[in-house]
Amino acid sequence: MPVTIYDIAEGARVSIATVSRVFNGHARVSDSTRDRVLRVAESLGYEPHASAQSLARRQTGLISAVVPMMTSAFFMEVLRGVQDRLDASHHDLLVYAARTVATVEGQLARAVQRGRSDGVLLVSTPLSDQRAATLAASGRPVVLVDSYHPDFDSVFIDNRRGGTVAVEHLVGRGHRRIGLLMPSEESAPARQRRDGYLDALAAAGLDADDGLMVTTDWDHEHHGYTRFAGYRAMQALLARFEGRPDARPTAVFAAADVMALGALRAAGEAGLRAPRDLDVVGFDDIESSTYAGLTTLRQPMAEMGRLAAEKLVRRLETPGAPAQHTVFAPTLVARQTTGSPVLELA
Amino acid sequence: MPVTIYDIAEGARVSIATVSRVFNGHARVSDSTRDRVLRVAESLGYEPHASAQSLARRQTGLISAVVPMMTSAFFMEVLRGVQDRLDASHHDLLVYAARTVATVEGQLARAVQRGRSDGVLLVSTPLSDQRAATLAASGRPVVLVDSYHPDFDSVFIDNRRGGTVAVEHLVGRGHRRIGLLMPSEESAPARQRRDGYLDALAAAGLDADDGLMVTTDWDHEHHGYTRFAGYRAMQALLARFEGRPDARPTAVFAAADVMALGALRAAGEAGLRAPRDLDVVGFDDIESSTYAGLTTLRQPMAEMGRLAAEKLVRRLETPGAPAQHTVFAPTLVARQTTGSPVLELA
DNA sequence: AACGAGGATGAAAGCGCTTACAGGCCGAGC
DNA sequence: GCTCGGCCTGTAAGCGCTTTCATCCTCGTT
Repeated sequence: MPVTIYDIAEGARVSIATVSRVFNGHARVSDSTRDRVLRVAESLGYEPHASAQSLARRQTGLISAVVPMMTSAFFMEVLRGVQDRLDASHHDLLVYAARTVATVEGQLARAVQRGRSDGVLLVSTPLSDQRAATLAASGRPVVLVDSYHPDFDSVFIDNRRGGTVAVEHLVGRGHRRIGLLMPSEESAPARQRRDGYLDALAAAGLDADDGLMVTTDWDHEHHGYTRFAGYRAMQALLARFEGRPDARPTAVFAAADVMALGALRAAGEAGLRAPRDLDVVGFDDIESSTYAGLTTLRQPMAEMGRLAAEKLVRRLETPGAPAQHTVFAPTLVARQTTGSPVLELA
Repeated sequence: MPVTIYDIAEGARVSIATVSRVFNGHARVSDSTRDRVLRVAESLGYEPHASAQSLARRQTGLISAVVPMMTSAFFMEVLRGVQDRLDASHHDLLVYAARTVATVEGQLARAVQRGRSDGVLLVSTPLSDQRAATLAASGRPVVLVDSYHPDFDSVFIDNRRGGTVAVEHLVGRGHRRIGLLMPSEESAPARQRRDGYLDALAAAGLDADDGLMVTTDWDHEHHGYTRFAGYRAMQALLARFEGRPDARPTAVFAAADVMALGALRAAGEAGLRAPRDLDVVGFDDIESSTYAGLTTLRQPMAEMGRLAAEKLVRRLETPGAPAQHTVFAPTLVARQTTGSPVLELA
């Protein structure tokens, strides 16, 4: 029923090798045979069998992308960039989206299975040294996005710098008591953003105050990168100052937009509106932030995805090249939550 | 270097057939040999070769999802549902995201290639009879999401009903002049939503007025499903009533949330705020709508994805079953743009 | 003690394609 | 006229795994 190269070979009175040659370009085939083969293939509706080609060629034409949770706008943007680049080089995209950070390991394992894909993009997932060793040993090309390991190509953002810029912006608006909303302590980017926050405080001659920082206890399975976690974190922060509103932070830096969005909600319920009663700055610049009027630090997500795919494709062609790292600088996008009246149309 | 079943066979002093049996469960193998094989495999770090398995088993364990543009929040939600379901049955997801509606054909062609995947989910893409015939002939299982064709399983929403509910809501709020913002005429769901709009007008004893309806001229490559298209459509609508504000529509139904969001922007620039000067209702309930306070008709996107994947998986097991169609009812979510003060935390 | 039933295992034939390697053929060079 | 060098094309050996079919044992029966 399905037509194979044998059928074509028979129809065109040539060997299967010749048919294969015709379809693979390389190798010289006389014009007459080529035409004949093509004609027969056309009339039979031939289409090569992907699995068979993968097996024989020892490459699949597939790239897998491993991301923690499909839910996140951040990952979607990254994947969009990846797609863009992959389309250009005739690679198809296999998406391994975990439900929680804990299940990423499992997805990664599937993604790197022999014969599954030619390379993998690992997004927002720190690589333990042990896992790194396993990966390196497997020899499969890997590019890290939004995380870093010396042995693998990577594309990430200067989180620390971003934290600093966020706080500088707030300090510039006159704030002295600036709160910090952190997702899980386990998130390296979040820790770096906090470091940036601390840097800026120090530079401004302000004391770091533990009473102004809260790390969420919620949604640990997503490392706290959820609206609800932000909502709860903000509630917790506000609760600390019940009865003494004068000591309350006048601004808050949330280490992720989703958290900031939840925080805005919590603040709203407590009767606090940004920027009237409180300034808020997030991090990422996901699409919803535009509508929420959230000031934030923009990560060029799609661009990062595109570059990561680019690096991966290059590495497929040139294995063994030393690892290269690219770091992007986040840019401040001032919106209503820090007093900017700007409306945009993304 | 890579370890194959031959290596294990040799190490465990059995034939490759036995090794294969051990890994595939079925077929009886004595406990002692099984242990031996497993032990050797373990120590050698064996992992089956996906392409080889695909070729021999004549199935890939992959499902492809074809969607027009990765950009859209709608598709991402659908995919999330798909992922959820697929994880459960050990299938991996191949994503074919087109850049524009015009390139969907090409992506579909790749998705259905022999040996590429076991089945395909085609999202928001109407099937021409010719394409339908080709697909049917290929015998590859297909499930349609957000579109309909009698010959294939499908999951979609009652767009017409949604349009009606939207307008009923507006009529209920006292509106008599209700505008309509349409993406491309080529979008079947959009046309159905318009039909619903017309139904409701008629039921309310209101005349349908072409002067109140505008179909966007922009972003045709995305069938008008963009913020910018909504922005322009709204501008065009408002322009028609320049100089005679009393004749202006007091409410607008945009056939897609993205359009509604752009429309809100255009209205804002014209000094019109919802719901003060104008009510707005969208369709879809994408995430940003929550933040924009947009009243809309919610589609259970993830649920639709999940069900579609479910149908596809079932069909893999039971080919030849007659096509089944499932239609969901959209639900009205009243928010600020039609006067509801509700704040939510998704 | 002979026989049959089953269970465990191996041999081998694919799955559909790629790719050395080896001819075969033909014109050019001497 | 003969040889040599190229160009085409065919032969055949995989790629790594699954799966029938046949074979060989081991017991339980009678």
